[in-house]
Amino acid sequence: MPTATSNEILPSAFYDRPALEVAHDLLGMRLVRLLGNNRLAGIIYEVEAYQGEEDLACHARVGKTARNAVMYGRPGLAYVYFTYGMHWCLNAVTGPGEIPSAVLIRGILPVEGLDIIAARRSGQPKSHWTDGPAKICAALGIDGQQNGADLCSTKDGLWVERGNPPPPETIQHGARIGIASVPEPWRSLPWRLWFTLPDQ
DNA sequence: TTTACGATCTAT
DNA sequence: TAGATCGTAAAT
Repeated sequence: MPTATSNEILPSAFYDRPALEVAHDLLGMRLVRLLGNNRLAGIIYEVEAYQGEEDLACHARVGKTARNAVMYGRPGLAYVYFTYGMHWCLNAVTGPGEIPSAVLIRGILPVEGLDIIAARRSGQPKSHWTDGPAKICAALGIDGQQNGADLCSTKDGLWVERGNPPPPETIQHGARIGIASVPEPWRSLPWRLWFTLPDQ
């Protein structure tokens, strides 16, 4: 049985692979945020892969700009972007190598710092605390200041620890969300991955 | 400088 | 099902 309490931080090499592979392997891992003296964490259960300038759903489709520059950086950095005039979303930059790719973190199951998360998501039921990319950032206090943060170290207060990979038969996949105006085949590629947690 | 729209969320 | 709300990239 894999241990559920390991504090091993995923290294840069973990992210230096195609985004779809990294997305798959991030399922079951633990996203950790240090906010003041409080440790907040959740198990990643839904992700999406965005791979390179050729992927017309990827922010890198327009080439390198000030906004997406972090995606051209080292695998294992956080790419945090602002959207719809009010929301922040968190990605993990992936490889391989220089290819501007990332994995959008779309859903986590809160497991540490529940009181803080509840306060940050006041008014919402627990089931909706972190079931969307912008909700995760609101719950964990992630915004533009974390853009470019090193997910492979604790120095920026945001990292990912090794957890328990889900049983392969529980993993599902489908089209990515919110890209209706993107042409095929990109719109329908099954690059959103998720798994159903035992308790839900 | 103006315009159109978005890897979303919430209340209705 | 529509409104919120503003940075970004492309058009003017």
